[in-house]
Order: sequence, then C-alpha cells, then structure tokens
Amino acid sequence: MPELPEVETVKEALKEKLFTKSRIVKDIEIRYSGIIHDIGIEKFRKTIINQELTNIKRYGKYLFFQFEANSIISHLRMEGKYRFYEKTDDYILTKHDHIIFYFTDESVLIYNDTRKFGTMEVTRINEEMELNSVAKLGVEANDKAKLNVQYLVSKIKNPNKRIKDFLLDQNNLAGLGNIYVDEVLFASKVHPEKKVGTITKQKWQQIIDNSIEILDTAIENKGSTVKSFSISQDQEGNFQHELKVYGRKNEECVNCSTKIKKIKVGSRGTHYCPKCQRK
DNA sequence: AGCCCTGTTATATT
DNA sequence: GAATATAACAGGGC
Repeated sequence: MPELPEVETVKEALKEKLFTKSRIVKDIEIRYSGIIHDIGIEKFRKTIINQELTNIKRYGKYLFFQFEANSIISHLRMEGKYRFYEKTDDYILTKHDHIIFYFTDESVLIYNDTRKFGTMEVTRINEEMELNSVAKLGVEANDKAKLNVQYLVSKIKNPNKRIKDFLLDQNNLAGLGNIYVDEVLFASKVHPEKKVGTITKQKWQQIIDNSIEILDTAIENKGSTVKSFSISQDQEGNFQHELKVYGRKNEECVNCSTKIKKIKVGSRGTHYCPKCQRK
C-alpha cells in the first residue's frame, strides 16, 4: 500500500538482494490470475520465462522489472508486497501469495497482496513509459529538475478542483498518495479543499518545495510502516514517526495545538489543522 | 453482526 | 469534461 517513498524503498531492497548474482526465471506460478492485466497468464509466463532479470526501476508508484527483452510493470496498489528467498526450501507459502517467480538458482521472488488490487503488465524492454497506464503520468513529485510552478499551473483544467484531488491525480503529479498529500498540504499551510484556481504562485512554490522535501526525507527513512504494511520481510520504514497530520485526528497540531480534524475529500480520509490550513 | 474504515486507480454513471 | 459512485477484495475495529 505504498506511495513513492515506499515503492522506492522496495525497489532498492529488491535490487540489493536480487543483483548479488544472475537471476534467470525458471518458472512462474500464478495462483490468482486477476493480478495479470491485458495478457493471458500463459502468455505472461511464456514471455518472461527463461529471461534474465537485468534491472529494477521505478517511476511514480510503478515498479519496472526489466528482463532481456521485456519488462513487467508492477503496481502494488493498496497492499502489494514482495519478498525474496535465496533457497526454495526457505519459502513458506502464506495465504495471499499470488505470483511466484522461481529462478534457476533456486531463489524465489513472491508477490503477496491481501486485497488483490495490485497489477502486473508486460511491455517490451525500455518501452515501459509507453504503456497506457503509465504513459500519461505527470512529473514525479520529488523531481527537482522538472517540477516547477509553471508546470503545475499548466496542468490545471478546472480551477474549481480541490487541491487535494489535483495533487492525488497521478497524471498531474506522480507519486503522492493519501498520506503524503496530507503532509505536504499541512507543511504548506493549504486547506485540502482549497480550489486550485485560488492558489498563489508563492503557495504553489511552497507545495513543490514541501513535496520534494517530505518525499526525499521519507526515502531517507525508508518510507513509512503503517499497520500491517512493511517494506519487505526484514525491513521496516521509520517515517511514520515523522508524520505531522496523517493519522493524528483529535491530537494537537504541532504548530498551534489546535485539534487536528479529519474530513472526507473525494472519498479519502483527510487530516488537517483547521487553524493553520484555512480555505 | 454489521457497518465503517483502509498508503489505489480504472471505469461507469449522473 | 467533471464530480460522484462503483468495482476489484480482504480484514481490522468498534
């Protein structure tokens, strides 16, 4: 159930474990086919089996597993998780293990997803960004080089759209989800329901600066571990201790001691300080 | 027990 | 188009 910092942490953890040696796919077991999108499961298996894993990348909340000729584009949605075992013998099957990659050296990569929302798609190598679901993604929410006020303002189609909805739209900005968007708006002192058309250039700049700062700090802390979610079997993030508003309903604002409010914006639970973040 | 909630997003409906 | 509802699904909390 990760946002950009958690997916980045997953990617780094997987690279560290998997690229200690060559990993060639021997077989893929698909126990729940709904994860595989836009391609039959036999074709999916056939496409990837016998290929060596060459790289793992990330854009926004998407993971790219690159093989010699093709890539798997993986989205974890709410609860997708990977875990890796060097030896098949160590592999313990659990309830929501849906996709299992067996490598020729007896190591195993398992995709687990309690709610089965996650997706996997296949593209040709280096054509990941051309796939429909990824093609329209906006600039990444921590991209110092490309993210600027002019870019964001150019993405406004309806000035009456609420800022939270705007920032959650991955086609405007890629990587922010429900937790970090609340954090960014709190740090920027912007009410989550403020209309994008009423936001000043200075405020846009603050939103950008805070987005970069918060996401990069979260990455340094290896993301947030909330409830049952952890990055992998032997790693937990620490950023949940740094969250200033998310999950702090009725607690005191760290700036002004006002009680943090929780409302609905769209259908998402939304935390904010009614004094620091005025409409 | 039943209803609400949950770090997501694509699609259908109004 | 744009806002809202729904769908995909499981489990935890009250």
